[in-house]
Amino acid sequence: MPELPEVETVRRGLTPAMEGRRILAARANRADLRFPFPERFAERLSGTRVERLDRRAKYLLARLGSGETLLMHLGMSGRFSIEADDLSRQPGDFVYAPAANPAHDHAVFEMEGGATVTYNDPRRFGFMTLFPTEAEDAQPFLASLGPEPGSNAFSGAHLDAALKGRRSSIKAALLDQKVVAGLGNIYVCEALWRARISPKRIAATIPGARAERLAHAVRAVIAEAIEAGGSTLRDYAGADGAMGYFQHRFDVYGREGEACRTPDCGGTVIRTVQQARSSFHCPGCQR
DNA sequence: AGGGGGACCTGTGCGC
DNA sequence: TGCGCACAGGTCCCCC
Repeated sequence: MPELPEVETVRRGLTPAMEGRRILAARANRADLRFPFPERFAERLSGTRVERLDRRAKYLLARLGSGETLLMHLGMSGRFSIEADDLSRQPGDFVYAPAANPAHDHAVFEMEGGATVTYNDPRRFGFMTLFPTEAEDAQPFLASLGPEPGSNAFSGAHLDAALKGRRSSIKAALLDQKVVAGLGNIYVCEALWRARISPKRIAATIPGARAERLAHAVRAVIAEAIEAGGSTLRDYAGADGAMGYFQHRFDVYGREGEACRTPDCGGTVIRTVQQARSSFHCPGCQR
């Protein structure tokens, strides 16, 4: 399901149900997702307070009163839902109730305050792990991540340096979480379209001003997508059941055969395959 | 060493 | 209607 904007949307949806509240009971309904659940998962979580719910790249990080952090990744198809009377929505609110198959409810958190938070993931590419919060720098999933697109550390100069000497395509480079954290297939396609750069271009050939333009495009597309509540494909929904809207603003992703939106371009969006995944771009204006 | 492709899973939608 | 195939937002791992 999720790239950075969708994970951030989930984080914001879960915050009122989880932040500052104790986990009264936690349970895993199976031994593993992509990886095994941590040892004594239920015991280590039950009774502890979620001090804060953070996000880094595509990871949700629940900071626990026990001194541990619960790291959660949604893989391709993971999602959270909340059931709670006191958090229910007002009449007239736009509500989309995703029909999740309960057979894929893999983890459940009963929260102080009455909310039940359920993790559902049909494909099970997601995972959860626990690590000591003080040892975050050594956490393998977090240690080598590049800068957040919205941080000061991410800039044209950073991209310029990160792409230097790279012989892979720019598409592959931007998907590399060490270069910049949180991008996935959709937002890479969108950012490259905005920057007028072909996804097939060799990364090392994007120096100086073009790297600056690309960094700006990445920042903008991620910021706009977060603002829109992420993108809703198939039946993905935010944790509070609301849909994101950014999919209506895709300029290239999923638009094979349609007109390029660059003014006066007149080109047609094509789909190609790179790294065994779909890429969408306009060969007319993206070079 | 860097980079490309397959593997991990299940569900869905499309063409025949 | 039914079947099989292609494809899906991620990322680890193996092999070249």
